[in-house]
Amino acid sequence: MRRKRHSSGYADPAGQPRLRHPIRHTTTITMIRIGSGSRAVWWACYAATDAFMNVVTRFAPSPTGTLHIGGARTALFNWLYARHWHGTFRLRIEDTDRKRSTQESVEAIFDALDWLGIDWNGEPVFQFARSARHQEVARTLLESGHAYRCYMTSEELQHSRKRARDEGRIWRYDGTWRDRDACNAPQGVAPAIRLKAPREGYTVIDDHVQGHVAIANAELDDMVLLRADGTPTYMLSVVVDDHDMGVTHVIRGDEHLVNAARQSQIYQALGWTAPGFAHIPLIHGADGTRLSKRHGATGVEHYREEGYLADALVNHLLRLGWSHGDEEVISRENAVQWFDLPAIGKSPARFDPERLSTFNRLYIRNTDDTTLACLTTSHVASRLARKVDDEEAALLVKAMPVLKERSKTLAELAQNSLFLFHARPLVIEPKAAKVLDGDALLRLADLVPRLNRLEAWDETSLELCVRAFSEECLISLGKVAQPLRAALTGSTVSPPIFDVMALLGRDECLARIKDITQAACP
RNA sequence: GUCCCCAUCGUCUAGCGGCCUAGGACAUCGGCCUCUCACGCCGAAAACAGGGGUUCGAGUCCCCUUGGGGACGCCA
Repeated sequence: MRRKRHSSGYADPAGQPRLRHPIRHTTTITMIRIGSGSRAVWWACYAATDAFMNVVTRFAPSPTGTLHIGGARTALFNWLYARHWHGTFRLRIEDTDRKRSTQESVEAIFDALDWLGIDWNGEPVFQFARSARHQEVARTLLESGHAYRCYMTSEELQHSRKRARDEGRIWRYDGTWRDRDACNAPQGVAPAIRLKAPREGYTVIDDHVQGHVAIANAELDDMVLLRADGTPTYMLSVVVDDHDMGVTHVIRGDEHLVNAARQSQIYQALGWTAPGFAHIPLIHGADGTRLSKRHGATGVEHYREEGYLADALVNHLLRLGWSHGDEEVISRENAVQWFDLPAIGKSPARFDPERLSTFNRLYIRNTDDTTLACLTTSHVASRLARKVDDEEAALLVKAMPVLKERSKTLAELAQNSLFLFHARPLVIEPKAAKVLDGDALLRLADLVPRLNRLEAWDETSLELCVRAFSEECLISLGKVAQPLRAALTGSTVSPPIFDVMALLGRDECLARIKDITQAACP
């Protein structure tokens, strides 16, 4: 079993082999000795045969915008982990921020996940709908003495914070109401409920990625569980929901690492077992800072619109922070088979659009022509500002083999296919017009009768014919090919010219050439 | 500021104490192929942040420094 970069590996009684396993939180492992004496080999067997089915992961976005690259990777890792262990992957919409949450965002996130091929088990959980349950848990905590009412008003809090800032201290709630009797409560102030967190010692997270992380409890103050208006805070909601949803592994961005310690305190107060944590490093922009709007497009939908393939994005995201030896191009099947937590890197990766392009080019090349043409049609239509008819769609499929080698995105693919559909007479680009000088036009005119006489209109016959022509004229093939390209596509860049001619067909080709030669000498 | 995390080519990474004269991929630069563009093929340049330990031996383990990132809400 692969194991790397971990300080929290498990050694068996003999010291090896070492074993790291995701189910350690949920299952007991039985060690079986094979052989005897000092050469005995220990094998780990799982006590329960359904141990592998136990994994439950979740992706928990806030619906305050579309799905961004970082979120997509978090979702992917959770999905992969669940699928790898034949577990369950769930979706939870953290919509408790009523001001910023929108239904459009919820839809956008669903769409983006759908597009990426990340499917979830069961119905999504909406966090806001569960606030009664969160409140109930807070009351339990109050009753068990693990939480208390805090009557400090937000004004008092603000003053306290300001004073701390002015004195150059970092502010923490000082626990004013921690042990104060409720009979001291001021009139007319609704209390917030705070966790009575341990003040001494350390809270330890055994993170699957970050390893053993200890945070001094002195660093963590008594966090608010229920606001003065009775609504639950994120910290409480997450813990309750993860617990109720049976989540076994929380894989999320490492901006939550310290939160894990806080949440772990809530788990302890509740007497619940905390899930395994895996805090993955954030994705950074090209300048090494956290990916944000100013790094350009960060929304998944942008890449979709630009004509990136979901599989390519997934592959790229997968390789950001996770590796499997030297493997670069990894199919979904292999990703599911290979994915595991130990291979996640600890250092943040930068999002390199260039690399995504490379993956996309590769995935485009490996996609079959019909599928690719279907995906491209909408891009073509929008460029043409009209519908693409069946005949044109069929032509697009036929052209795919020569088109897909030359495009990094579907958008580019569409752009490169446009010469097939443009109405005559073609608009000739300036560079192409330069190619069509007097000599070139004369040659094109000379070539026309030969093309007319051709029996078969296919690449081979066309190439034979045009090559023979150039040899007879004692000129290089390029001297004929480039003018042909200019006349037939209006551009100096296109797929191989004989492919172009074959695709366009004899009538269209001759007509386009005629447009040019006649325009030059009417 | 306090706490936490991180550190191998420009970028993504391999590396789990001897297989490392540090490997792969993208990007870059040459060359070949060639009707343009692209593909493909061949080749080049390119990294263990610095300093101390530990060890027979350190990219790999420990410490410090430096640099980067993150968290410090009655946001999520």
